[in-house]
Amino acid sequence: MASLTSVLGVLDPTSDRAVFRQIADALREAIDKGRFREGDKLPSETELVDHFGVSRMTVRNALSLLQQEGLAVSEHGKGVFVRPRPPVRRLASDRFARRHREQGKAAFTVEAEAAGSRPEVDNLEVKEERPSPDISARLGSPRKVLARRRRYLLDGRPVEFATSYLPLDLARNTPIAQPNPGPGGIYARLEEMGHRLDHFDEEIRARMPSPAEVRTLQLASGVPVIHLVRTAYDSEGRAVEVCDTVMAADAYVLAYQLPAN
Amino acid sequence: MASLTSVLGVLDPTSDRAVFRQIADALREAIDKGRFREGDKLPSETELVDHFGVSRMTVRNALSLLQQEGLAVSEHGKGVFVRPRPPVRRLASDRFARRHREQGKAAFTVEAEAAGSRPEVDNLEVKEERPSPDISARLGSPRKVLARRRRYLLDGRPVEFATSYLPLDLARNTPIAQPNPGPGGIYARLEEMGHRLDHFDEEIRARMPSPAEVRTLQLASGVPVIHLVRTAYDSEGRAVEVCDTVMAADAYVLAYQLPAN
DNA sequence: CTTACCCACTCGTCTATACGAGTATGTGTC
DNA sequence: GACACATACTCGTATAGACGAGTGGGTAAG
Repeated sequence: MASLTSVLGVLDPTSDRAVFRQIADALREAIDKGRFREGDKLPSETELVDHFGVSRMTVRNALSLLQQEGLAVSEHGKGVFVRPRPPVRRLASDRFARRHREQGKAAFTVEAEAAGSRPEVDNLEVKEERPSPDISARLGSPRKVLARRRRYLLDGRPVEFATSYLPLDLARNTPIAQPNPGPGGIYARLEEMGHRLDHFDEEIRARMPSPAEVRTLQLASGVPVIHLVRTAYDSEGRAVEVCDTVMAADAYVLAYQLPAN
Repeated sequence: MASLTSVLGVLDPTSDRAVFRQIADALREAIDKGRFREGDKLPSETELVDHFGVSRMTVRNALSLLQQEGLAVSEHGKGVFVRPRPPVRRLASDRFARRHREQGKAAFTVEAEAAGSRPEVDNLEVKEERPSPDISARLGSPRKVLARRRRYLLDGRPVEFATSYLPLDLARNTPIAQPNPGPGGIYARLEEMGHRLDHFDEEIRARMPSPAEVRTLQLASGVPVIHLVRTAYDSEGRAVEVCDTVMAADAYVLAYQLPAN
C-alpha cells in the first residue's frame, strides 16, 4: 500500500483553513481521484491521527464532515468506508399510464424484477383516520379518510414508504379497503368503480430526514429524502386520492416529460 | 422566561440512549411543540451545559445533530437559531409553455416580482467548451458545446445556479451566444431559428451539496440540493439543449402534471 | 476439526481544558 | 452626539485522556 503521505499529502500550517477541513479536503480529493473507491475502507482514525499529527477529535471532525456530505459512512467496529452508491430506481413519467395498470401486476414488483432486484412490500396498514389539514384540503375536506400505508424494499433495503389517502365515502366497503386491493392496485379499482382517472399532480420537495424516517428507511447520514405528494383526479375533476411518499434520495431519480406548448 | 427544565426536561440516566441524543431529542421536541419558533435563539451552549450538567462537547454534539437535520443553524458569535423556513419558489409544470415565452420577459423575473421578491441574475458566463461525457451523450455527441452559466437570487439570496449546453453548430454566431439572448430567452431564439420545441425531459435527483455548491448557494448545513437535468427536444426529435440546474432544496417545490393514460 | 475465548482493532461517547474569533453592549472620552 | 475601546457573551477549533461497544482474527481447549 502506498504511504499515506502520497495519498493524502500533508497539512499546510500556514493556511488559515481549519485543520479538520484540510484533512477532509485531502480525503475528499483522494476519493474524487479514485484513490479510494466505492466501498473502500478509509484509513482508521488512529492512522489519520498518526499521519497528520493531530488529536483524535480533529480527525473525527473531518470524517464527520465527509459523512454529512454523503461521501462516507462509518460502521462501528469496522471502519469508515467510501459510501457505495446503490443502484437507482428510475420513476418514468408514464408510470401511471393506463396500459401499465391494465396488465394487472403491481408496478413496483414488475419493474424491480425486470431490473434484477428482489422486491418486497411490508408494514402494510389500512385504517380509517381523520385527515391532516393538508391532506384534507387536497381531497376536498372529507371528514374521514382511508389511509393505506406500506413500505417498499429492494433486495432487503428499504427505499420508500408511502401513504395513500382516499375519501372514506369513496373507499369504504370496497376492495380498496382490503390489505390487497387486487391486480392493478387501487387505481384499477377506482376506474372500475366509475372514477375514470384523468391526471395526476405531483409536488416534489427534498429535505433531510426526521429521526423516524432515518429508522424506517435505514438511511445513512448525509442522505436526504425526496418527499413526493401526488394527487389523483378523476375525469370530473374530483381529487380521489392523495399519495404521500418519502423516498431515500440515493435510490431514486425521477423523470418527467413536459410539453412545450 | 420559563425555566429551562420546563421547556427541555431532564436527562434519563437509566436510558441507554446516548446523552447527546437525549439532549437533541429534548430540543427537537421543544421546537416541534412551538416552544421555540422559527428564527428563535436556542439556549446557548453554556446554558445547556449548566442545565444538563454535561460537558460542552456533548452539548455541541447534540446541536450538531440538529443542524444536520436542518432544524437549526448556528451563527458564530450570536447563537444557535431555529432555522427559518424561507419562502419557497414553486416551479409549475407549465413553466415552459409557449404562451409564457411569447410574452417576452424572463420567466424568473416575472414570477419573482409577482411573488413580491427582488430577482437577480449574476455570474453570467458564456463560453465554448468540450462537453462532459454525460452532456455529450444527451446532446447527440457534439464535439463542442456552447455553455451558458448563471446564478439566480431572490432578495439577495442565491437559490439556484444553472448551466445550459447547446451544440455549438447550432448556437455559434446567434443571439444565443450573446450574454443577453433577448426577450423570451434562448428557447424563443431557438424557435425563431426554426427549431420548434416539442417537449422537455427532466431528471430529478436530490443529494447533499459539494463544498463548492455550499459556497455558491450559501447553503446552511442540513440543506440538500435538488439536481435537475432538462433536455429540450425540437419537433424533429433532436436534443437542442441540456440545462443542468442545482437548486437549494429549501427554496423550491417542483410541480408536475402527469396524464393518466 | 470445532468451539470458546481472548485480544487487538475499530468507532462511539464523554469529560475537562484552552484559546481564538465574531458579535453586541456598555462606558468613557472627545 | 460620535467614536474608540473594553468587556462579556457567543460559537469555532483543538488537545489529551478515558472508557465502552462492536467486529474479527487468532489461539487454546475440547
